[in-house]
Amino acid sequence: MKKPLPHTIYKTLLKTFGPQRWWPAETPFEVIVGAILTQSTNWTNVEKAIRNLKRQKLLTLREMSKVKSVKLQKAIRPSGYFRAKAKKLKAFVGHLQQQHKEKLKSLFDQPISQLRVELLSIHGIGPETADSIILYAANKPSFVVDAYTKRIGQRVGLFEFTKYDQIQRFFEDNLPKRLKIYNEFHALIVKLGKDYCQPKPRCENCPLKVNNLCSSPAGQQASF
DNA sequence: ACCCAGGTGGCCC
DNA sequence: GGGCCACATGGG
Repeated sequence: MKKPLPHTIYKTLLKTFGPQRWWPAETPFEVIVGAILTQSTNWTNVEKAIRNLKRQKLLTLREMSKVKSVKLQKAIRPSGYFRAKAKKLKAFVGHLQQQHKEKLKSLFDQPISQLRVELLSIHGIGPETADSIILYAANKPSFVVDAYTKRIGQRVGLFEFTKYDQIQRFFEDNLPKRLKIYNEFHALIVKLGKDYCQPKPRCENCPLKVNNLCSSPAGQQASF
């Protein structure tokens, strides 16, 4: 089968599923909190945690900085890893307080590469969380790679490498560097992943299969 | 009773 | 640089 192009896949997904309008949040700060809370966790659990934070008026830089860790832990408990994640949230707001006078604008007003390095220096922020923050909170084009992106890309036959930076480079090199495309594409990949590309594949009605853009599971779906 | 979710950091070799 | 493991809740 011919190797599909990222942009072809993007157009197919957009036509099939329609615009996803990510990130589901009301403010940039809420995007950041959600990005940390959703690490290896179902989004519905994150929604419960976010609701708790809102009800307790903790979903602001100032309040999250002041609140006791144990109280923060209890609020975000439904999102799992609640002690680890409370520490990560504290690390982020602490960094912003000390380095940027609590101003997100100050953090975001710098080149993408510089911003990314700074985010990665904060405890609990790895490459995917950093890129999610850059893309969906700062609104700058940095392609997000998650577990679905890797799995789908490999099953479809787009690439075989596995390292985050390689996969990100692949998409950025093969797509117009546009905020709108990076934003929608990642959201569409998550939608496709949830519906059809779990560890146990459900390829029957997958739009990529229907449109002849995927060769899985023709014998290669064994391991990832 | 499993299996898994929009990862990351800390160890070990 | 790669391979494990802890971190934890809730839904299928």
